Amino acid sequence: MSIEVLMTTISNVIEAKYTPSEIEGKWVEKWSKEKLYEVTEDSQKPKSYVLIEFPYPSGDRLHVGHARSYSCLDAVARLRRMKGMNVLYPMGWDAFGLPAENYAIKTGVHPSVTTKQNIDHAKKQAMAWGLSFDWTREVNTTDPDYYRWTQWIFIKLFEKGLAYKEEITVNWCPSCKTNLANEEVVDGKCERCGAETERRKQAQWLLRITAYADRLLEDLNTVNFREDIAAQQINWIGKKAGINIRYKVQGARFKNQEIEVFTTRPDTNFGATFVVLAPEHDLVAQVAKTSVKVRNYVKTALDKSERERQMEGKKKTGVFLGLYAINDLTGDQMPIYVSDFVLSGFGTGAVVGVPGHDVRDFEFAQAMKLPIRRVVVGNDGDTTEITKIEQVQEEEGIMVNSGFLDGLDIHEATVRVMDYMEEKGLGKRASSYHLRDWIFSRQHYWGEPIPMVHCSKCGWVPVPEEQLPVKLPQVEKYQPSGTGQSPLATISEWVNTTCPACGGKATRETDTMPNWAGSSWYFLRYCDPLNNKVLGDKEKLAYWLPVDWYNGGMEHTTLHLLYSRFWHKFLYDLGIVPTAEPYARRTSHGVVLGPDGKKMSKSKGNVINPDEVVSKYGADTLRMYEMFIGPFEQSVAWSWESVEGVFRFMKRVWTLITSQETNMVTQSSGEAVRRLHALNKKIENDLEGMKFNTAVAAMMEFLNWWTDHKSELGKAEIEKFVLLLAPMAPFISEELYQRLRGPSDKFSSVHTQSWPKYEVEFERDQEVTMVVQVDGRVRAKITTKASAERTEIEKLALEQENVKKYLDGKKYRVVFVPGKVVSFIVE
RNA sequence: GCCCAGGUGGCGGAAUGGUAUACGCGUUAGUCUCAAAAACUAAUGAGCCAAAAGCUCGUGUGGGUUCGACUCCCACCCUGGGCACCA
Repeated sequence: MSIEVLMTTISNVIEAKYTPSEIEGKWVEKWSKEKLYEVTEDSQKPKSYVLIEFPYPSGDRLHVGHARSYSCLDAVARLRRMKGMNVLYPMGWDAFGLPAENYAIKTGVHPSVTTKQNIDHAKKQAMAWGLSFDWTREVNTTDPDYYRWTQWIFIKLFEKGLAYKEEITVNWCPSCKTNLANEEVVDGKCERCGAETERRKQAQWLLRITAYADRLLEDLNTVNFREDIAAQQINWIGKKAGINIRYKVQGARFKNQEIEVFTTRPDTNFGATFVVLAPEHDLVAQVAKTSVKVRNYVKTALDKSERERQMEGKKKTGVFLGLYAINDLTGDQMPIYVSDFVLSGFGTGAVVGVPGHDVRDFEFAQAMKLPIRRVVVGNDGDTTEITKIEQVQEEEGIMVNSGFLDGLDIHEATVRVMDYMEEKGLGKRASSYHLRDWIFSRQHYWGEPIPMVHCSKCGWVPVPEEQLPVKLPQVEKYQPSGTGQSPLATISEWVNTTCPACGGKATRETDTMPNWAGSSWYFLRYCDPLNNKVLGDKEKLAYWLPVDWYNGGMEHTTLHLLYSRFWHKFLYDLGIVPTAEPYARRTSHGVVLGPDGKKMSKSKGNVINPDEVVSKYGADTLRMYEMFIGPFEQSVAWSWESVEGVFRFMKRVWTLITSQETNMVTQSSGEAVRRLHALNKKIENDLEGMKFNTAVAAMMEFLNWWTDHKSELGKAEIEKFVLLLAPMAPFISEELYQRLRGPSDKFSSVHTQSWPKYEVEFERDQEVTMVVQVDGRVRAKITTKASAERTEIEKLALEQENVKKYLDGKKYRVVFVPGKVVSFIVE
């Protein structure tokens, strides 16, 4: 033992100093032994399902960002438990993923080994932080007993026609050697490794999430998501209402064909002068057979990576196909082009060009020297020929040169022309979506095997339910082959199997599922984690669902959140889950930035290790600091000085409550009772309202008052103060509570006590400071009872010197706001 | 370009129509100490003033509504996040 440690130990004994390391560990063990946070269905109690996003157990351990959201929601879970609710606050591991696989590629250590080590460590961290998880419900997505059901859901999707395999152009990451979902490509680069993605044609499994687009959109109205989360989902689904218009094609070999275009602006159709098709369009392929020019253009366009397309900017290129489409409104022949600015995945992959009223069409018309017609006059009143891009009238205006639409506002005209087209059979109202089907195949080892078998006679056949799970086999090399096949393809004894349908020779699917699979339904498994008959018992699911409060990162808004809503709705349709939506309320936390205000990263050297905070200041300080750091939904920079501030608070609480002087007080003053009452209400409202920072501030404020009025708080009120502290700082409050209670045979934790109730009558007796204003300026302050009469208060206000001075015999009128202000307005 | 969030002391922030700057940090002074640290006490938006009292100004900018605006309305500027050749 060093001298320093010895000195500290001695002084602790003498002064009974606050030493978190001496109290926290012992309570973790005690709570676990007492099964304090274990929960079962109880129809007598109102349930509350509080959920945080389960982490990926990485080698970097849980970081201060995890600590922030887990601590805050833990305070909510603890508060609700004390309020008598049956609270489910579970934890698990989203453990399939690249880091473990990459580590395996480098070292040959099986990912399950690394994963287990990481989970063990992270679990120790979570326990040390005093998080009240029910560990008997822990789930792990890489556990075959878990992914058996992930595979089972996939088979159900397949059976309902919502999973299908198709040759598509995919985003290929040459570094990760796998394809990526559209959502995983950011700025033409791989979201994970940053390598530029390439385009490849490959057969892939897709999930038909687009079949649920409308419901995913509409049901947002039935849940309480933070507004920007809902807005982002709406944007991502990107529903646009319009019309599909059919045009007859004119040209030697294509006489009987038609082209269908999607547009949201059929009102401008009298101004249409050309049609443009995406390079992937069928008609383009037909023309390409005989036209070298078209063939070359299509080839170049399809070879371009996402990145190259962006580099080229918005410069318009294209080739005339030598064909025309007939505009039924005008009888005009419109030349048909192919151009890569038209996307095959949106609408019908074909657009009608109205260069006067769409900037992209204008640019294309200029590049191809096509005619430009004005059919709308905007608010600027400009009726001249459109020759400059600034003149393109898109947003509003009145129809001109448009036959029966002339004189109508564009919005009325849109409805009128759609009715007309539908009546004449020229088109049909339709919607188009930004949302695409979910590319579900990955060529990695460390993921759930897709439980499908391919038979040359029967096609794709699902593995029979009783043979699930299809376990991940051992491989020699974890490295993806690079040919577009996962490492599983090299194990011929695993790949070669028999067809479950006909018994003939067949091969297994060797692709695995993406990361998002296991996390799309984990919250269901928490309700019944050990069930080996079904994914979850119906009654248990009915008891716990929906999740009452789900908190997670903003980065999961368009991926995980949408995917899991989709799976949940699918399971709802199968009658497996009781609710159409999984999450009743969704919030998200801000990122904890480094002390320099930048995102934490190893390369910047600004990473804060939560374990270091715990060993230096204790878990209670870590928790309360992370609550106090700033508004929960906002990103905030780490500040060691503020950690010190919170630690000072903990020390002051400790010293005050353990001191002899404080414990001599037998009777609380009225003011103390009233203040504590107000605090009680504030903590409850702030925690439920996600205002963790002001909840901590209120505790501090009360402590400041108490420090100045040490003789005013008796034992009952001190105990109440400790109860109010318990959800936020579980360790110190347990320790102090037990000390206040004194020795007892039967252990009764502070965390199983009832939350104090606040009563309205306290508010009536409350003293309030009212402001006296003259002409809107504060001239005096008076203190009265909240229940005082208006006339009495006004009289008091008029007696104030500084008020008299300004009124001075003048005529005035009075505005009176009870409890707040008396305002004199000189006439 | 479109959608969302935000702009308040030296710093993190509080206040959603009624005392702007709660709470924390920092700074200054003091107590304790041989000294320092810790702890405790006090002060701390700016200006006028020796000081106090008092007055004036002050929440990104410019207008408006109101007895009264950080808060509501209109226009604009800036920062962060999301989407983006989506017809």
